[in-house]
Amino acid sequence: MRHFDHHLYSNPIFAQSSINILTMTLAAQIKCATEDALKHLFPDTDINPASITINLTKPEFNGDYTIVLFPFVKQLRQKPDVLGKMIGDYLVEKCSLFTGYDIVSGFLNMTIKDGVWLSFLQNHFNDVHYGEKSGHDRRVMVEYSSPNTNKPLHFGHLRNIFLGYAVGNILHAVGEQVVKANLINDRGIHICKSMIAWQRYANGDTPERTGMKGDHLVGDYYVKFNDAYKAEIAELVAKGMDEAAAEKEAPIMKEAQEMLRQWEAGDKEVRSLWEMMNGWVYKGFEVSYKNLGVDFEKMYYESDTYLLGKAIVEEGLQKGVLYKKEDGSVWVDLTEEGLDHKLLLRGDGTSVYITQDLGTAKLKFNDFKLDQSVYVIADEQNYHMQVLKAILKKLGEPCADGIYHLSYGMVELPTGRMKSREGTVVDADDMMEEMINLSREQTEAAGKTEGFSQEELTKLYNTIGMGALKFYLLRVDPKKKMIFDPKESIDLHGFTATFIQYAHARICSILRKEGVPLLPDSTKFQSLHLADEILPAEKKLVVMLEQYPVIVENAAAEFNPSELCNYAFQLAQQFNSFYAEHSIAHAENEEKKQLRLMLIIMTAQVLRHSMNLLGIRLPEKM
RNA sequence: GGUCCGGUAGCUCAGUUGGAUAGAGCAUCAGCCUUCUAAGCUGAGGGUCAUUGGUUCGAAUCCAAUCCGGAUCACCA
Repeated sequence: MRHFDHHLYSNPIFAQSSINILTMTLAAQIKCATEDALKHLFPDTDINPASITINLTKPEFNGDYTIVLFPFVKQLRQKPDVLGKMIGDYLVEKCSLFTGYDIVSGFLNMTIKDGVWLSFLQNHFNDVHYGEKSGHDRRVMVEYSSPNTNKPLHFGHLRNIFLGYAVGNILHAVGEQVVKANLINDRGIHICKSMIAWQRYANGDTPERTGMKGDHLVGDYYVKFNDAYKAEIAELVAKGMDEAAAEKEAPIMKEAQEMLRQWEAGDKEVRSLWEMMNGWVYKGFEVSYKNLGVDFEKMYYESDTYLLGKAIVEEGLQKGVLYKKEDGSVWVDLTEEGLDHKLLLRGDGTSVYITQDLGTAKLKFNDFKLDQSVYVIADEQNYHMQVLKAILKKLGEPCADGIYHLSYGMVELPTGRMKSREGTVVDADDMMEEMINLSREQTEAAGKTEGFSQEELTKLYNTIGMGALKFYLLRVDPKKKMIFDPKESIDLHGFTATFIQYAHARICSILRKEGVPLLPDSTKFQSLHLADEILPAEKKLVVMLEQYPVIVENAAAEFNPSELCNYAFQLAQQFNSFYAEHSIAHAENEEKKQLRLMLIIMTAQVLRHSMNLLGIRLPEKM
């Protein structure tokens, strides 16, 4: 993904000569310098630049960055120690980054000049955009959430929502133009089930009359439908019908299917009931999304898109890419792609799930001239997405290559999968409320409520509770499934957002007492000359801060927000150790104090930036 | 059965193109608040990286086989 122009950096004194060098990470600069050293020391041998590995030096050794020597040992016919000395001497002499080196069994540990770290800090400590890249003008859509309208959001949806929102932000941070989209599944048998049950049992109840959130009200009737359905099946079975037949013959199910037919026929009454109940649900979702702190630039509705795709199928049929069976159904043969035969249109000409997805894929691309279209969808649909992409490719649709399935593992309960039909779900709204309550309890128990107004406390509990919830769902690699035990509350200690928030609040507290703003302008910090060496705890912090842009870039490349969780946690941890070891306000001298202030200002800034990408706020006081 | 994903400390998880003695958090145990916020810090114990073989200077990482768990293979969405 990233490549370097080797001609630009082949000059041994490039470190002073190029402006571009400022935008390169230290590790990348060291790699270039090493490549350059090898070229000069061994002009006759061609070294593959990809074989140069630069790592952070392990804490137990002397140095900052490590060049691994083994890859060249054989090709250059040199002993590691000899080779290391040659490269080390060359680099220290010719490259302005280094002050010395140390060789330990095949590893060349380079020490970076303190001045390099100081100028890094001076350049970036108050940069709000540190870690971001500016535009390569790629247009990307991230579709996430994509709920059904027959029930409220549950805990599993939250993983999808936080992932999608975070990935959108992360892609934006690396310079892409992002459209966050939501494809709402507002039609089909599921919503008809809620509608039937509402007609039968609600006596005209509305969210207004019951004071209930609309999505919850509609969800309750979905559960009622299934209860009634089960009862009717049991009754039929008791009368001697076998179970499979009973499932088909149950009157309430027949009513739902009939309602779906009426809906498709455009029946006025059914449509207006449908609009009313969906309206309730949207109002409810709106509240949930607002509380979750997420948003969308574009809403798609399946009632608008479910007929799309037929045209594409017709075209494919013309081209002979698809085939028709005797019963009139249309299929695609994907056996060459290692997949199966797949139905695209039923015998009666109606479309199936994949058909409409073919249409929406194209619609999205045309609406926004996309380069990439990301689908945040659970891994149970891996096959579906594979098929979708393969079909579009086979049909020669330009949108095919841009499709990326961000597949994530499902959230399960200790008892297994959540089943909304059986009401065993952990509700999203309840979960938020519980987390906010938990943070209130713990704040009160710790006696940390003094000096806050009531409004401030309300906001703080929200920040802590929602932060904990988001972090909990984002800290794990998306593709791994996770098990959530509702009996165990989400922790506020250790590897959590709270930990990061606390470190941030501590920094803010120091700055407040010192009368320094969170993001001071550079003037007061410009001339920093350090008499003493940078201490290990200080070094560790600045080294971590220098890593941040690479972390963001990786998170974007992998569509993986958990990398930011890990990084921010480690940074906060590093700050806490630093804080325990050294005083900032009472530093040994003025220079030290300045250095440390810059360090913590930048630490706070990077913590804020990274957590902001995840939609997690950091309080200034807690 | 085919395809795909996963298996790392008691539990939850890191470990980025193969790099030094495999790391965090929780839980357990022992220390640290007259000094910038103890929601914190320091330390200890805890491992057959599912198993076996292979590739090489070097494997948790790559390859093959096996075992275990999950998803999927609908004229459902």
